[in-house]
Amino acid sequence: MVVADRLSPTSYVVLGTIALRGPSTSYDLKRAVGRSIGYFWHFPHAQLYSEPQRLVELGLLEAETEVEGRRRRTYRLTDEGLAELRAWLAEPTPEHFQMRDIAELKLFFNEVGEQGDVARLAREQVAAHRERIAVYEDMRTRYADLDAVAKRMITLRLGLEMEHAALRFWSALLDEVAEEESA
Amino acid sequence: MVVADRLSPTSYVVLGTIALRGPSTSYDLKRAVGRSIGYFWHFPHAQLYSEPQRLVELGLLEAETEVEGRRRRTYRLTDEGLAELRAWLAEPTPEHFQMRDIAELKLFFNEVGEQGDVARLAREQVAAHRERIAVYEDMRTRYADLDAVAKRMITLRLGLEMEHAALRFWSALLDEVAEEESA
DNA sequence: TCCCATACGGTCCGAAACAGACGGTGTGGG
DNA sequence: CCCACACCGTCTGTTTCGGACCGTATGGGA
Repeated sequence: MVVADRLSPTSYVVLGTIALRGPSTSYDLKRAVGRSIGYFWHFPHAQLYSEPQRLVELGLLEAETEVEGRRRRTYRLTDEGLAELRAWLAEPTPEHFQMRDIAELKLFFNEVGEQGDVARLAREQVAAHRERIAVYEDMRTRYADLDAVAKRMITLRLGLEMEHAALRFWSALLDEVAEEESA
Repeated sequence: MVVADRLSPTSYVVLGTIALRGPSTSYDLKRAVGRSIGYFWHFPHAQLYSEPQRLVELGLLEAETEVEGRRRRTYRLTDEGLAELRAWLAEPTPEHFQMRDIAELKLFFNEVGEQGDVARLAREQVAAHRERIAVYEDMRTRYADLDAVAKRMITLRLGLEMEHAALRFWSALLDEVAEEESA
């Protein structure tokens, strides 16, 4: 799917939010975002106006212009849009510095996806965080007795704490989901 | 200090790294960043070339151009640069969605700062995370029995886990630092 | 010896993203 | 009737981003 690489996280926020809420105007999106994922995912409201337009051009949304009163555009998901969103949810999450964020985003929109998506995501995340923890632990032992960098180690500790917390979360989630599936 | 608002996190990464390593070329920065804070703070290497130049213009760095061989520029901190960096470390960390990142950054460079900086930072962070946790808990109880959003709650759980982890870290750090100070 | 692969060191540029100022349009109340 | 204010949206100049691209050394294999 070629459109996919013209899409950014913001695109999926828009698609996902419309998928959850149904047809929406930009302002609706603005408020919805502010009250929900806006808590952990930031972007300037201006993009909530330009992004849907782009998505219309890509055929993932369709716009309907109100004639009476203020001319507001209402966007609704096309079949292609829904397909794209679901494909994204089903697709492996590229490991990356922003990994946590992307994964959170996918998790947030999970209900739009398919059965196994959450489990897959969780498995990936468990693996990724384990790996990261290994890297950090390695750094820690390697520099353990270098006084010069001792002070910097503290950041590492924070990193480890966070990684462990994430790992705990995804592991627990995986367990829950696995149980459900086998039930 | 008027220069301060021409500075971005990236600027402080540059200043801080040079403060820690001593005079450095852009390439040095590139590698140093890659091996240390690059693990949790991303940016494209191109900025490690343009940013120091900007900082020279602002008087926070001075450049020395090697004549023989390849013409590489070595940057060193000026007194103003060090002052600026220390001021930043001492300054309250604006609460923000990116708060965690900024705080991590300050923590990483803490050894350049003054005595009380870490404690102050930790106190701020403890307060900020507590507040955030309160907000999340509030959301949770408020939406607790709305089936419609039940699936979305899962993200909230992740958020809470992470917040708690951060809170634990900063609290522990605060204790340690406080002990040291009173000793 | 010469050539090629690879690491080093750096520049450049088009495309997004960003912050946030700005500007209309309803609407309720004094 | 008019003013204040919340609503809704646009626009713009600056940064940032990713990543393609380009020379220069180096060293090791043919």
